[in-house]
Amino acid sequence: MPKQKSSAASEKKWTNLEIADLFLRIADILEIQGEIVFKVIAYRRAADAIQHLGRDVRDLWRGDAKNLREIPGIGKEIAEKIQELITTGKLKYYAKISKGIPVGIFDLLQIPDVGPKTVKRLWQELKITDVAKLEKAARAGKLRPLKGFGARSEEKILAGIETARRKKSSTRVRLGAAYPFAQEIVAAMRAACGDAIQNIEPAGSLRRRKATIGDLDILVASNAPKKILDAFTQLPMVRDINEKGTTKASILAQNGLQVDLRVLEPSRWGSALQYFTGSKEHNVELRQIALAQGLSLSEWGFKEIKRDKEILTPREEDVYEKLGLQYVPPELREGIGEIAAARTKKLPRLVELKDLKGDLQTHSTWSDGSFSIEQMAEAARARGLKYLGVSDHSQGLGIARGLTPARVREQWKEIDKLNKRWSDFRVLKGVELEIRADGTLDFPDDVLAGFDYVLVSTHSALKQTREKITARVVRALEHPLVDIFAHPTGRLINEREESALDLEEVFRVAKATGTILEIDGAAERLDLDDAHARRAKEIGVPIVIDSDAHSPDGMDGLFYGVAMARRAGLELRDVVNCLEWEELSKRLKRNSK
DNA sequence: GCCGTTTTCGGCCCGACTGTTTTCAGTCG
Repeated sequence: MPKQKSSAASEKKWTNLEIADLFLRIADILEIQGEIVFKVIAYRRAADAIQHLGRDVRDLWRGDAKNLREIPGIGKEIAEKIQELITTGKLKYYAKISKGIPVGIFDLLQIPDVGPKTVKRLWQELKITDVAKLEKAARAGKLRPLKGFGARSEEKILAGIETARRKKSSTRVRLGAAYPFAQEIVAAMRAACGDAIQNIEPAGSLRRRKATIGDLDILVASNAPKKILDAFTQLPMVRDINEKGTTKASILAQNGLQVDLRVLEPSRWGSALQYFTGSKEHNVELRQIALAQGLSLSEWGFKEIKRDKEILTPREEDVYEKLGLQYVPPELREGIGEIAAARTKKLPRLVELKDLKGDLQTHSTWSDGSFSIEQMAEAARARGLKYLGVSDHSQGLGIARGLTPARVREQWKEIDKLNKRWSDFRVLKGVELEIRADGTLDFPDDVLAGFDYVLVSTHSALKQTREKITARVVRALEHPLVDIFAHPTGRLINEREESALDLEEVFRVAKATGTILEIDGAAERLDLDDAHARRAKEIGVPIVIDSDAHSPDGMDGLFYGVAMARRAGLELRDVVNCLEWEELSKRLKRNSK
């Protein structure tokens, strides 16, 4: 949580994430104080916008608060507050409104079913200012005298406290884990309900393919809602039932994920799928457009407000069509300008998995992979790829059994031999070359020249300062035999933060030198992420989508990598491995003169 | 606090579920 630093640290450089956190905190305070909800929403919207900016807010600011107002959701007031944070490191407004608010109050808001109104009453009527006090009071039956509270409320709050504690210790689930789990639930529901299910699909942030998922939303079209909900709450993966009504139920799964399921009549499928896919921001914008046309839009469908007449939309496409919009692919529905683009029919034609012709980051038993080059190649062929780049680690990464130049030459012999086998498929000689801590490369130039392509990355000294790691990477990217920079930020989802690398500078250098940047689709990486990849496209940096597979199954990474690319608005022409190898090869820095 | 194919003022999305209620408030998504 954000903390205002003392004057000694007033030069503190606020990151986007920290600024966003501070605005969320402000929104919480305003909400507890009973400020009009729209002001609260404005701060949350601003926080969200800053968090998903994809570049340092300072780069946009450039010394003038007005520049910040280009960001949708940021107006005069908030722009000036951001400027104050950048220039002074502090925010007077926050100091003012947070005065006298016990810090424990914010933890109370994390408890399910405890919202701002409840928090305010607990605080003012019972002097409860933190979770420990609330737990004690609930156990002692001291909440029930409050108007609107009863014994059940106390139980619910105690259960909520437990849930909040569990949630705090766990984190959002990676797309790479949530996606297969959702498929598992869908299969189990189909098995249990058979023909009663007309349609079933995971919606929510999973359908939008966010890198991490908070909970699962599953949508079912059926005329037998009771049967569906009964089956759902009895699935083997259910640990607890949170709620169960006539159209929806919510469960906690054994793996800790919350799963919500909604049932609707098939005639309402389109509006329901649209609604439950979100995002909330996207939906709010759609409803505003509907209102302007005299229509009310909900998960149940459209309603003509004047005549109170329902208009149903069986297909999701119908919803957008009715509003005069181009169909917006789920991955773009984040309320960050896609609706304006859909109005003018200017949405990008997003890259698809089937557009990929090859994979340029994979590993074999030569370094830390678990399968032979032959096995990996056959797996790639089975997935319809035309080429597979084998990019085992270089010697500097000892832990991954990195290759010496001598072993590299042996590996080349094996690849040459394998390549005699196919006329429609090719194994490429690649390498994942260490950029050492001092910016030098792990192989001499004469070795680098022998590869079909060279991919560089950092695995050590990831905690270097921004200046140091940026200079180190830039030096590598300027090397004429370096073609691709892999998993640029080095983040591991839920495990390791991004390095301090100045991506804006890296994008600039990549564009200037013709170096390709990677979207690494490995479940734990997804690096570049969607926001960074979007920015890279804006600058004009070529992108490659790789799986970073260490096994045939690992090639699923291409699917997740494409997901990030689609969220970034990337098209076929932005992604170099949509090219046949002959074409791609000509574009490589080493081959272009 | 933000924003503008009705608006620089006056709007700002809509509905389900729960618990404690005899008609609704709070919370959530």
